[in-house]
Amino acid sequence: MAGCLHIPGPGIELMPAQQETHPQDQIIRTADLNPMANADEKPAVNAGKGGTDREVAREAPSHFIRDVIRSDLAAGRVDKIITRFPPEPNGYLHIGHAKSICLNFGMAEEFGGRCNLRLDDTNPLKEDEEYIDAIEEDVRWLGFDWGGTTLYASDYFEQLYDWAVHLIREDKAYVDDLSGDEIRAYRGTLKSPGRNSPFRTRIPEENLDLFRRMRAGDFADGAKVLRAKIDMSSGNINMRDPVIYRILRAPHPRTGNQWCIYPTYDFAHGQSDAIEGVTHSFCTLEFADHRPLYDWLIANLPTPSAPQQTEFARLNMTYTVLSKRKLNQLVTEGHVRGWDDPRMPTLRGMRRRGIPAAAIRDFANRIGIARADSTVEYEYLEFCVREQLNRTAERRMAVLKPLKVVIENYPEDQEEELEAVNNPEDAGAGKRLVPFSRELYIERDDFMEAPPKKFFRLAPGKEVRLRYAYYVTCTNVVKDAAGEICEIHCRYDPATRGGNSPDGRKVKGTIHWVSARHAINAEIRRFKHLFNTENPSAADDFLAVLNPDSLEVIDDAKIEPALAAAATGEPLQFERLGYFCADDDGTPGAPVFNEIVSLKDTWKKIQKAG
RNA sequence: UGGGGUGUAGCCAAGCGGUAAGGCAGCGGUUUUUGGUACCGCCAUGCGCAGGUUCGAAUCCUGCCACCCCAGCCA
Repeated sequence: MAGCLHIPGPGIELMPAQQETHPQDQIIRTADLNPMANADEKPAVNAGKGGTDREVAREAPSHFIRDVIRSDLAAGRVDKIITRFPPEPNGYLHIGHAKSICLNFGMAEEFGGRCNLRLDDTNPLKEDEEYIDAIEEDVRWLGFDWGGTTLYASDYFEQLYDWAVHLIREDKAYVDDLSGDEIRAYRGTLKSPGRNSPFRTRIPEENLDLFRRMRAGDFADGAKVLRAKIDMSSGNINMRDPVIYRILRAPHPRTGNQWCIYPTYDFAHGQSDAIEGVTHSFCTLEFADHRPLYDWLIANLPTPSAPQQTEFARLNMTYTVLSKRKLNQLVTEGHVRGWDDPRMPTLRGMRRRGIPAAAIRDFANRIGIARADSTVEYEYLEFCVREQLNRTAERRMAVLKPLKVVIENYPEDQEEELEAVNNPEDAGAGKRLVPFSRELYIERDDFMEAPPKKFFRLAPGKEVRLRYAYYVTCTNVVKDAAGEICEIHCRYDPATRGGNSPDGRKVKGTIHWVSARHAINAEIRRFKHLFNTENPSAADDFLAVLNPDSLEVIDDAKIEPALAAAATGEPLQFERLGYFCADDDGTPGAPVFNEIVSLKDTWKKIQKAG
């Protein structure tokens, strides 16, 4: 029985240490099992990474998982590590998953091992094909490569069934006729032990027959389950005869109607790890209580290897939620525009927002791995995004809240093109020409009629530099009937072309601008936190704490002509404002830009303080 | 005395008996044609609390306290 595996393929040797610690009558060589194994093995991790994602080499922060791997390698318990990222295809990946993905793929890469992408598809009621493609796409986008073959727990259903039979034969599993409610009642409570099911003493022959008939479809959904026979009085509830198979008549995304019984997570996960030769099975803290069961199953089954489970704390972030249920609710109830809404903490949302994968990887590395519950400030992610984008994003000029400026002494019919640096952090990014003319737009915030002491932008009688262009001095302010400033007049100094004055006179402020005649009108979407409290999950109703102003749409922004060529998703810095990228919602004539993250704004801070 | 886990600065996090790394945030300054970037400096006599062991304790021992997870035929 133990040898009837159906997955062919040459591959790696079973580690000696694993053979020792895992005696069994018939050893199945990993070589016969591992569908990922190739004769010419090469590390598949990260093969797709690179391109424009420049990453700063940083000394790897020490963390306990790295220590575990190092010591296993040093002691010869393993000679090559294999990890896996095992999502259930029942939702879209988010920044919390990114932490796990970066850990699993990152460790494999760092130690010359391999990381599998395996979908834990053991519950057809909750899973859907649409998620499978999305998960693959998101992992790939994050920059990781699992060698092209996606693995599925459902690939192992036949083997898992055989192992269940093995347990029954050994009198370590039994078919239970108790109802769900009864099972719960018999399980006891957190503080009191459970009682044995009246069906616990069924003999193996009867269990075997019943289990075969469960598979054959002789019983209704829920009528019977298969349970591991462990200890109903254990302090660990997972060990109180856990259900390992249930009857479920639901079409499975991959196996269709082939099965009407499905293994539970506990019966599938560790064994799937073992089949794949996974050496280190990393999961989040809430599974720590399952580890004794994980180990019990590996110890009582003739698995080809004995993986080790290690838990770490999951990611929490301020001002957002990371639970599938809540995220799903935001989408289905229309609080956001979809799974890829730029405000969502999903990988698709972040991608659409323009956040580079490299920034997310950097973030995952910086926050570290530990066992203490923690909540990372959203600002930390923003720092990583700015850090990445400052080095890579080309600069452009755009005016979000336009104020018309007329340069009185600049001829009406004249225009010229001025040279602008694309990225001061990257000489290789080159230069571009920006059109200049008599009428411009500047940012409303860059003009004040009665400026405070430290305001060094434009004000009556004050001189500033128009970036890459000229020094201008404000001569007049034009107001409408309501007293609103609608236009300001300036005089420019022709000698300061390019932004330097031959007489060496200095100017304190430099502001950005767009030529009115050449400007393109654009829609700009700016984002704030989705929630207005740090910990929305702590609220009685997380929806009550939604930030109604998380999306701000500006429909009359003025952008420089070069921006017409911006590719969707390409991050650009709008000078002095922040990083933005074109959204697919835009059309050639009517571009739409998403704000990725603002630039740090010291002036705003000074204003607040003053 | 259910079981499992965790407490180091506002946040994340090293530290593993030899006298508290680093990053984020914050504060002060230098440079600057982005109030951006870069650079410099400051920021825990203190490691949940109380005892104990030791020449020496965040690290070892004892006892408390606080927080998180577990009673799905979810993962």
